[in-house]
Amino acid sequence: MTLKELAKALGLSPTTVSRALNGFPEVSDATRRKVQAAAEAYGYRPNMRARSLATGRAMAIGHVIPLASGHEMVNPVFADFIAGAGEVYSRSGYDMLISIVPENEQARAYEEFKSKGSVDGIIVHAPREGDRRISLLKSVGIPFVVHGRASGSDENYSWVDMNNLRAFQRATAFLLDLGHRRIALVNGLEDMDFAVRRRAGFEAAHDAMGLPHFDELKFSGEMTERFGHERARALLGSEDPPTAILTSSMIPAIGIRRAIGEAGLEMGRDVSVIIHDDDLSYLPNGGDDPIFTATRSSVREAGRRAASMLLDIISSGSDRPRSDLLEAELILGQSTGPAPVRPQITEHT
Amino acid sequence: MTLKELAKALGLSPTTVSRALNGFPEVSDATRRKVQAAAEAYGYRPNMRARSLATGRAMAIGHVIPLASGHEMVNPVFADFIAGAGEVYSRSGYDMLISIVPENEQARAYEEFKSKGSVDGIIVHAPREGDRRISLLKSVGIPFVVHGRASGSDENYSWVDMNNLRAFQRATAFLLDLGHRRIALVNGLEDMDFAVRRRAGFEAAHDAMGLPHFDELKFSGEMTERFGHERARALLGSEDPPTAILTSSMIPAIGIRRAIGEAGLEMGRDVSVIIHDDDLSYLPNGGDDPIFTATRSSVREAGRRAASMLLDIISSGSDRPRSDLLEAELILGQSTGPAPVRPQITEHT
DNA sequence: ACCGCAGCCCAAACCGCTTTGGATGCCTGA
DNA sequence: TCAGGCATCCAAAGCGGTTTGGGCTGCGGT
Repeated sequence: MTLKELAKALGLSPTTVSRALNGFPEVSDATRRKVQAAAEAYGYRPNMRARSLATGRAMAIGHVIPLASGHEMVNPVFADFIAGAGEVYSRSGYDMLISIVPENEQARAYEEFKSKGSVDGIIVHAPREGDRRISLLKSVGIPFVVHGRASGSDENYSWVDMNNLRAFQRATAFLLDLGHRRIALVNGLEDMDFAVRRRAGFEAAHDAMGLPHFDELKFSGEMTERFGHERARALLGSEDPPTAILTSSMIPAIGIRRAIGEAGLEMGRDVSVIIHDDDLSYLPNGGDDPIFTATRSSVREAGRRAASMLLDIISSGSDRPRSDLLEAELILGQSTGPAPVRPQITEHT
Repeated sequence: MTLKELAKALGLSPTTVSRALNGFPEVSDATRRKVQAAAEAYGYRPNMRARSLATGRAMAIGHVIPLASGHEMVNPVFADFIAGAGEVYSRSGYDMLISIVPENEQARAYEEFKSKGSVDGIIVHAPREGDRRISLLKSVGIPFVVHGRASGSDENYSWVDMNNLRAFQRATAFLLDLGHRRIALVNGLEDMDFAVRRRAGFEAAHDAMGLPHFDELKFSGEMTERFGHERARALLGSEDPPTAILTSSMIPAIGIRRAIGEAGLEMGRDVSVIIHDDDLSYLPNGGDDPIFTATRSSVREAGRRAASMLLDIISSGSDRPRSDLLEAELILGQSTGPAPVRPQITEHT
């Protein structure tokens, strides 16, 4: 059923039918009601392709999620972020276009989105330090919102981010207050912006208390279960093991917990662990009493925020950059406790 | 840059330019080369909306992923499945449209996809037993491929599935061969088709050996870490605990492992565990020596298969249903061992 | 010399919708 | 009574491509 057919069936012109359905004032109430009833009855729905061609608006948002070259991994946090964004889109009648493109083809992907006219805006995922995509997108001239920030780039652009620095600073300070002095950082890949900020927070907390931090306790890698396990195993088996571990996500934390168990230690007593918890739906951090002490910030909420910001930008037409900084809450779990009294501690304090 | 502009710049008609770029034979080689060079130089890319309107093909595939009503969860296996499908789409110039819609709005979503003309085909996720979506999609008349099957529906349709029954039958038989007689099943939600088949496999293996299976050891729920933990904790604390646990995914298995540790038991010695491993990129089941004994089948590969099957169906235009049944491999890990000798065992054999 | 046929190219219609620029009829006010 | 205004509706021109149905050359065959 096309608009033309509907119009013929009603004995009206396509113009009037279109206006009636789209709420224009130049049509009488009686006619409008008749048209709406007929549209409902015939199950008429406008063809989006034709509509977008005519209006120039695609009614779709593109998500370009990068495929780290080499290791072809899609981070599970995307699932939750996208779920959040999807909620917003569907409420506003937008579609969500996803393309998973290798790191080195990102530029082409954006230009294609623009020139093919398939989206009205773009969400940029996983920005790196000084990410070139941002200036690229600005030059392409398509509205976009970055999930995260790119420290190096001094251009101003719209973003939604979690306060990574502050979260990790608080978590670290909390551990230091508990008496921990050798704290390991099992971080995400440090060419990712969020990981850089987290590390900075980790170091800032030490600096604020005039305490040293140790390079040999800082690690960076893809945030898999295996990575957490390997690092923790190596750390706990080392000569001067840390008394606490701070890690970037639930997933490596699971590996860390496994390694702690294998070493015959108890988490929270022998080794304290703090994680950042993205509040993933399938990996909840316990319920009433959380397993891990954590800095928590829902990535799903971030998805919602980013999506509505983008839709706002598109509908307002303004290009004034906006930003939204989410604060993580520090929640207490069973994985932290006072630093165990061990000879090493005196050596290092 | 539109086709018309390009044509003007070249001193040719839009017709010729279009044909040159789309490889039609009615254009001389010299002209074609000239056109291609110019298109390249100007960075011309056809507007997809206009092209789809003219050709009637959207060059996009829709993925409708259901949001279980109540608990708003997006299963992390989608991330990997979609990554696999995305690979195939991008190789063929297709876009991927994702909409996350609540269970009760699925019907509307499909009809919209069809009438709005935004996709050429649909991938159906997470079919339930006797899923009504299948007959609905057939009546809507849009090509689709189901990831999984819907036992109840006797219509024939195209699907890609893992042999859930066989996988769980083998895993169960393996445990029975090791002497386990009280085996718990921590299954996914049993209104999901895959979970039904897995349970059937579990029971079939018992039946084949003439052994009883126990209803009080069978559980069904959303496959979260928490679910695995709760169930395992209850089971291990019960009067007559199982000596082995078979579970549906890596994620509850993590909770199960946690519960085993908390109970002061050792996995593989006191309690054996077998999981189904979807080979998620961020949750690898160990490397050279797997943590869990598992039935493994890559969900990413399933995504690739489903996508290419759908593209095939679309391009061939045939509506002969196809199917692809993937077999899981049984891989040996550290989580299984012979049934511990306990008084209970003699009571039950 | 003339016809027929490739080979190459173009004008115009069309896809299904929106939107501009009237047209029509009726009502109001001078 | 008639111009002006308002409320409704419509024809037609796009949007940016594809595709149909020719038109014009130049060549080989008779």
